[in-house]
Amino acid sequence: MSNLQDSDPLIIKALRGKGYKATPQRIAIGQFVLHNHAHPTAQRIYSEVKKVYPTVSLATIYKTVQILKEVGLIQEFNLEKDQARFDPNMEPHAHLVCLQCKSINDCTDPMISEIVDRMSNEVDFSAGEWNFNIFGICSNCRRKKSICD
Amino acid sequence: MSNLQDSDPLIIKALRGKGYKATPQRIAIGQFVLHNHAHPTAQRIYSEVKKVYPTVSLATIYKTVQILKEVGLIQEFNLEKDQARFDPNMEPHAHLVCLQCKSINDCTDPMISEIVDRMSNEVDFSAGEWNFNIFGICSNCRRKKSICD
DNA sequence: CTGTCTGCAAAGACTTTGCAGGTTC
DNA sequence: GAACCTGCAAAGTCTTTGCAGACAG
Repeated sequence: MSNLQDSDPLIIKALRGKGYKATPQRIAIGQFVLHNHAHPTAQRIYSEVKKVYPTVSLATIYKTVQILKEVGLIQEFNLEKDQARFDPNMEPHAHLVCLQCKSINDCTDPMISEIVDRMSNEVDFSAGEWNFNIFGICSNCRRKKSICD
Repeated sequence: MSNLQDSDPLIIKALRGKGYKATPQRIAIGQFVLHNHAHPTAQRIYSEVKKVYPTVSLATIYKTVQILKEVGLIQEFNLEKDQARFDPNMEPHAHLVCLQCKSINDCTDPMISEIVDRMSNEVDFSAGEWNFNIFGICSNCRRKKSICD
């Protein structure tokens, strides 16, 4: 991953644009999350960033992801009640969550916003953001399973 | 609500059907959640059941909602990361969440399962349950707001 | 009467907060 | 140099667990 630093200017610009300082820790955390589409938890970000920044603390991870949300670089969502997850994909999308391997894949379909609009109109609701999490078994896991049967 | 007790036989049957004892606390908790479509949190269930059962404990609420889920009477879902919510509506449905008054309304549309199927087919995913939470402003709140403007 | 359940208190998991020393701009 | 940030430790919130006395079947 020699191009990890490519996102530095973007992160620095986003931070400074809202008056936040571009510290090495924030950049490292931003880099990791922006390049990670596995929807990491705070713990996971901490473990990974620690490899580069051994002194980083979990408190800094939590403070930083809030800032990265605020400057519009990442989104937060919850699958389980006890753990927040972070997502660099800022486009509206659903999540396909494999109950077996725990993988989470993004999935988009223009129909989703159509349905949101239709349901909202029915009850005169002004819809904004939405979360759409679909639980099941991914193709990899089903393939493995059928071999074992 | 003179017909609250009407659901007793249903709750008792569901509990005993899976080998659970039908205690007064469980019936009271089941009654409250089955008749409450405001998607209460554990705390809310606790506060309400306490009015009828002053000695009930939060631990019993938590243990009981897990059992009610297991016997198929209620569902659990999460809007915010820090609080579970419980729902007696066992049909697949979306939630319209008002960011102003915090109300949560159920909403169904047959198209949703069509989209779930379509997205699943595209990536060979076996979809099961899903959560669809849509955030926005409900009609009541928008009406109030436009009066104030 | 036996196995299960309740309610208390303590523990557990994740997240937030307060603050002294260090860093950014 | 001033304001902000980091990392530690402590606190906070929701939820789970362990256990002695109580209850359902």
